[in-house]
Amino acid sequence: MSHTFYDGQEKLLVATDCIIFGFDDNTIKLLLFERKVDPLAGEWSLIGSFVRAKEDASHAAARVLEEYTGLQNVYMEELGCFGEAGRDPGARVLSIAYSALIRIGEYDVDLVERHGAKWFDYDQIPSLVLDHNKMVDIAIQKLRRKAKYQPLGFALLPEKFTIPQLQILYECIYQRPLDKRNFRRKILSMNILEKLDEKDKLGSKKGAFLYKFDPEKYHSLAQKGILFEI
Amino acid sequence: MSHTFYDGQEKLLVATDCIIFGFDDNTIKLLLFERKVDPLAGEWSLIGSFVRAKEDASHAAARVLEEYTGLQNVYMEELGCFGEAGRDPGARVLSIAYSALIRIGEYDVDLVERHGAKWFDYDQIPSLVLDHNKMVDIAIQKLRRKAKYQPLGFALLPEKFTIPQLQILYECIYQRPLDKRNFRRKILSMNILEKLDEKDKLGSKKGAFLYKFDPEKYHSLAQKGILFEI
DNA sequence: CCAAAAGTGTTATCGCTACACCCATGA
DNA sequence: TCATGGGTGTAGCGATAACACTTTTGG
Repeated sequence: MSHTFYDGQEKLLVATDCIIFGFDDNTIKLLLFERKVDPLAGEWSLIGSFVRAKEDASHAAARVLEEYTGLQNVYMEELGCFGEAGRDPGARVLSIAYSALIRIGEYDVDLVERHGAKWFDYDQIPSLVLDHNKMVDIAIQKLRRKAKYQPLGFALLPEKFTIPQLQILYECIYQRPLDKRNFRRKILSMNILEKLDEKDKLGSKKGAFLYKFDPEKYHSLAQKGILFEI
Repeated sequence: MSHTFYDGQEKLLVATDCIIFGFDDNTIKLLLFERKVDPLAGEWSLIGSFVRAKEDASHAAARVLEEYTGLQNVYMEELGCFGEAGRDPGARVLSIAYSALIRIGEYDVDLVERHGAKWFDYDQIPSLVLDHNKMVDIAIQKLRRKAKYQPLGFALLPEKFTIPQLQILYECIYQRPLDKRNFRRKILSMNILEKLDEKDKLGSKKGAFLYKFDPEKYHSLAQKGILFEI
């Protein structure tokens, strides 16, 4: 292919930015980083990375997530393209935003600290560089919307969790209290949880049964398209 | 800014591809084009364009849509990023896919023909270049899902339309028959249609009343977040 | 006058919501 | 023994789904 219509076309810097959600202390949190490079060094920012010429875009997002948190195989989802010509005053950079759900407690604390990161409550996000606040807003909206139709949120909890913990998570996402009887009935009726014999005694004296998420049943359900309004 | 961390990063070709939906003859159709350039010249393809250095990504999509159909201000929506390194054998091209809903009958027929375009029933899409079939599949899935929660589909009908026409459109999208009494009740209860005094007598002897879509009421509803299962 | 599509109400069922009390246990 | 959170059932209501006949009119 000596010369093709590709020749002479303008190329762009392409980045990924990653909105990292976690759940701890009964609140949803976002992991933000202090930007190290000029312009805007020292300000809060999402983590991002340029997409390399021989790298899938999604790989760039996963690569930087691992670099900053030590985590692999994280649940990530594309949020969309931020492609305005003037969005980055430093250069023309098109960015693909991804959102990731991680289990707080599984990431590499040292590594994260070394990168100048901090968890923020998701209703107390500081001012971020570029259009990152817009990305975060869209990610939160999407999380809320999606939670209605898919039992995500499992990606935010530890492997074993109790029904009350799961309920608190959903209450955070929806920002409203849920009835515990209805919640329990609804979740259990989906048949995607496996009840364990252990109890978690940290949350109460009586102790609550631990459950784990049955990936097989979940996937078969997810493919049929779930209706999951809580 | 003499040198920044942007310097020395690899740049990519970035394209947009556009899935164009139309509704005619009681079926949903897609507008496809014969690819003019090598590699793969002569095969069916979506229309696309490279994003220029000083151009918003969404603008590139709108620009090429206008160039090929003559239409401006079309309802377009981002579908997602297709960013695998090997997706285009000719070069490393990252593509942002957009889907557009247009009113068949409003586009510039000559212009479209000159570009070697043809409408295809959406369940009879031919083999397309690169990963365009995958883009089309995702676009169709998304159209179905979205139609449940937002009264789009209005963008596919002429300005004035009848309830039975609207119902046929939804039957196409869902691929199943709907009860006309329930459909009419549901649609009218949303209060986003304005009944006109005219009738459309083409579809039947009796004639069906024409309606038009009340943009004001629609937008106020759309912002609250609609629940629109039919 | 008849074929063909438009238009119209009612009933049964299902799913969601709201709601209050007992249980188990550690301190 | 008591304070704390875990766990359970039911009744009312609203939304959905199923269903058949009358109306209009061009040919």
